[in-house]
Amino acid sequence: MTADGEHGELDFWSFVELANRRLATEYGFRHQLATELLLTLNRASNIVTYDLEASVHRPRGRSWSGFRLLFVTWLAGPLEAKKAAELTGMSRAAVSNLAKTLVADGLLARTPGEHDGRSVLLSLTERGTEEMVELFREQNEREYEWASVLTEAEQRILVMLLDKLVSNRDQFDVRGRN
Amino acid sequence: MTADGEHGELDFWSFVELANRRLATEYGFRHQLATELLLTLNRASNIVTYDLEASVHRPRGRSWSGFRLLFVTWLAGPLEAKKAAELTGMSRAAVSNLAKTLVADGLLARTPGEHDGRSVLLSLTERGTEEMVELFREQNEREYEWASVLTEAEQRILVMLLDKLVSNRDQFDVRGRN
DNA sequence: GCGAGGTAGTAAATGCGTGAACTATATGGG
DNA sequence: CCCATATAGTTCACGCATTTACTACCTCGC
Repeated sequence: MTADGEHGELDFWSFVELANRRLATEYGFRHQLATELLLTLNRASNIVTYDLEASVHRPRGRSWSGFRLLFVTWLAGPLEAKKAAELTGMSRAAVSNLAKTLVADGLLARTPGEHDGRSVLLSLTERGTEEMVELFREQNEREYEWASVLTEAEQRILVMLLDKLVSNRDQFDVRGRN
Repeated sequence: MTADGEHGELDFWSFVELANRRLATEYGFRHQLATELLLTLNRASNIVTYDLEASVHRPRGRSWSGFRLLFVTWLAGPLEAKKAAELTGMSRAAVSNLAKTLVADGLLARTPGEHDGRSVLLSLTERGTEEMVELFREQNEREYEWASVLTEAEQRILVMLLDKLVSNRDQFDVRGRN
């Protein structure tokens, strides 16, 4: 506590500390570590994502989601819109909308599915591929800058823990997108 | 590779594997682990956040951001809109918009700042506090379910690594929100 | 004190993602 | 074969967050 009668200079970590204390002592909540974990997870993801979008994608006229769709389409070859939605974690509607603009931009091609008259296959155009290579080069450099704060071992542990956090989720009923 | 000539059943992890392989062998990119890390981070955050929003906040008519603003205001007491934006990681405009609707809903109070005629202090109304206690009780249970997939030690390591990932970021120029 | 420059907050315009409703196609039991 | 049901994709209305521009206020140096 500091001179101004409030909490002094409150940054993220002192807030977490304050929250833990008040939640435990004033309200009797017991799962502070869980709160802290999810708060930190959310924050880290937002910070990194925002930086990547602002520093590499926006300047080139792409959105984060646009990039993600192009990325999976680039590497997982022609795929159904449904599959693209699953891999990117977006809704089918989002893929549909994004695809529309990316097709208009000449980066994406939309062809009817072979075995299913309802489905649509997404693939990159030649220009799309070229642009992705370029775009990813930049993104990858920046990703590397971010990741390099951690040692390689730490990075692997982090990936492992994040994976464990979400992959055991069939143990309870998790809400996902359509 | 499987019978259908494509990649068979492609889930997130087989996609990551495929991506790593193609990025390395076909395109010569070198920082696969960084890509994998940020992909996983983003995905984990989205899955958990979506679940919390869908299972506890939406049913009660609150948004994820609304909850976050109420949460910091609840625990960090009356605070300036600016500070709330920093702690929640939103833009000042977002806080301003959210506050407007939360004030209308009778959960939040807006009072002029004491020492600075420009600033606005946000605080919870009595009803806001009651609702937060209730809301957080639910959220905390669910957070606990998520976190419990990991041991306590794993949770602490995860928090530590996530923190390390973002707190050394002054080493390069990171783009943040206004 | 006064004017330049900076900061807090809000407003307006824009863009994007979601759920819900809808179309078209597929599938399977009677 | 046909109808009920399910699924892929799109469209629409809405909510929400962002950027940009603006107002009001503060502060510092001359």
